[in-house]
Formats: sequence, structure tokens, C-alpha cells
Amino acid sequence: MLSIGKLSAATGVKVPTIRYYEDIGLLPEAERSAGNQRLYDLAAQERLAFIRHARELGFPLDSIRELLSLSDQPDMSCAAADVIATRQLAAVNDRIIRLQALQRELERMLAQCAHGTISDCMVIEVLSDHANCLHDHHGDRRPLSSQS
Amino acid sequence: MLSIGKLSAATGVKVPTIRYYEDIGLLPEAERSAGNQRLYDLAAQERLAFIRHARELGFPLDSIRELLSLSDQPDMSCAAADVIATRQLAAVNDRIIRLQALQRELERMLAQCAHGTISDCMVIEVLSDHANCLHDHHGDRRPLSSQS
DNA sequence: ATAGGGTCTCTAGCAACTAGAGCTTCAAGA
DNA sequence: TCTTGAAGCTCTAGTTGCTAGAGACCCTAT
Ligand SMILES: [Zn+2]
Ligand SMILES: [Zn+2]
Ligand SMILES: [Zn+2]
Ligand SMILES: [Zn+2]
Repeated sequence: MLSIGKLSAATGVKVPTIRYYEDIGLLPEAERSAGNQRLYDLAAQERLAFIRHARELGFPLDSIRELLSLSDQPDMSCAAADVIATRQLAAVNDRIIRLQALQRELERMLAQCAHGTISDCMVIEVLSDHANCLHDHHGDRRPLSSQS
Repeated sequence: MLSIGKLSAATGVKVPTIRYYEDIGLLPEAERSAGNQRLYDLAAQERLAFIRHARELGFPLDSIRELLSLSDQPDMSCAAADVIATRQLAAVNDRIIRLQALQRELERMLAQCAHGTISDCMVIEVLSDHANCLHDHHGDRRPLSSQS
């Protein structure tokens, strides 16, 4: 039986995140010690590892919820699981296409900058008017979500 | 002078979003009519178009804030603007690299599925254990942010 | 004059956490 | 055995970039 800290170290999932997953019902309520601290067995550890890995592959928590409940039913057809993964792959592909359009636009913008003053900077210029763009990146209003 | 609805139609930015931008200080407080309704002039429209376009190119609002204040100082060197755009490009590139790793992993996972039962589905199998993966996609825990 | 739209403010919700306050429990050293 | 400091507990609020709703007000047209 692991404490939440050990489980965190074992799986690479932060302690508050584990509690959050319990809150939203992704993990079952943990057993408690005499002093009310959470205790985890191997099954819980495996479940959390599954969640972590699926998150790394970009699955949203709702999909993970479905995948977990499927994995509890070993005799069912895996068609439903494949649908979820296919949907995820489509989302990834879609995102890549859009990002590549942005990438090209940003590169072009930067290549054209003459490093003078703001008043003739192509970066500012392009941003002011989409007519300066080659691609139709309309509808791309999703977060890039920052760093690593 | 445009009402907020006309401005919305003219720029493609939704009405509540315009109010939100004003709230967070990205747009200056709008003039008001006798009946307390917002009125916008051409300058406001251009500023909003700038914001919209930068958002389409994935710039976070904080970067847009910086870019806007730069664009108000036409005589300054554009170096700062270029830094922001370069940073943005780096973020896009980084994101693409990560997504391509996920893409390959998802494709491999799906290709290996024999379409039998859950108990021998490679989708579930791979998710259970990163050892089944070829790539190091650790640290990829960003949202994919869904549809378009 | 009244009906319908558009607009106003304010609050709450989305995803998926993260950070903090203020408290209790546990494990190890003296 | 006592003590101290780390780790755990609950609860709340903040993050990003919006979106949706409630309930009231304004504005134009018939
Ligand atoms: Zn420049
Ligand atoms: Zn453009
Ligand atoms: Zn399968
Ligand atoms: Zn993996």
C-alpha cells in the first residue's frame, strides 16, 4: 500500500492531480489509513499509469473515462476503443495541419521583416491585415498552450 | 460609429468576446451612447481586427497586448516585435514536433489492433504501458483543444 | 403603443489542472 | 518518549480565453 506521495513518485502524476482525478471520479475513492490518509494498491497504480499515458497521448479526460470503463470489460469487442483512438488521431492530424499553416505564415512574416522601425515592420503589418497572408487560417482560434 | 453588434459583424469577433477584451484592458473602454450602449470608431475596429488576426495566428493575449503597445510606437525599433513573433514560431514548431510524435504513436497503435476483444486490443494494451511505445512523448501533457 | 430585437451587467461554467491557507498525521532522530 | 519537519488533509481560488445564461434596459418600426 502506497501513500499518495509514493504513488505520485511511482507514476509521475503530481499529488494534487491525483486528488483531482479522484474528485472527478476518474479514480475510485482511495482507501484510508487510520489517520485518514489515502492508501493505494497495485490496481490503483496501474489505473493511474493508464491515465497518465493516455494524457501524454493527448486523450481528453472524457475519452480516458470511456477507455477505462472499456478496459474493465475484457470480453467486449474493442470497436469502441478503436473509435476513440481514431477520433483522437483525427484531432491530432487536424491540429498538425492547422499549426503548419501558422508556422508557414509566421516564418514568412519574420523573413520579410527588415529590422527597421515598427512603422515598417512586416510583423506588425501582417498582423494588421490578413490580406497579407497566403493561407486561410480562419477558424484557427485554439490555444497553443505554451511551453513544454 | 458602430454598435457592438455591427462591430462584431464587421470583424467576426463575437459580442461577448469584445466585451471581454474591454474587461481585460485589451480594448480601451468604449464610448457610450445616451442610453449607455457602446459605440466604436474606425480605430477601435482596426485594433480589434489586429487582435483577431493575431489570435488566429495563435498568439496568446499577453503577447497581443505587447504587440499592440508596440504598434502604438511607430518610431521604435521593431526588434521587440520580432522577438515576440519568433517566440511564437518556436512555440508552434515545438507543438508540431510533439503532435507528430503522438500521431505516429496513435497510428501504430491502431494499425496493430486486430479488432477482437478488449482483452487483446492493442489500443488498450499500449495505453497501459509506455514500454509499448517507440517514442518518448513524456512531458506532453498539453491539451489538444478539440475540434475547430 | 407595443413588440421584437439588441444591449446592458453580473454570475457561472468549460478543461485540466495549480497554488495557497490552515490544519492534522506520520516517521525519524535525540 | 518527545519533538520536529515533511507529508497529508480539506477547501477555496486562480489559470486561459472565452461562452452561456438571467433579468433588466434601450431602440426602432409598425
Ligand atoms: Zn520587424
Ligand atoms: Zn492571416
Ligand atoms: Zn482494438
Ligand atoms: Zn508511450
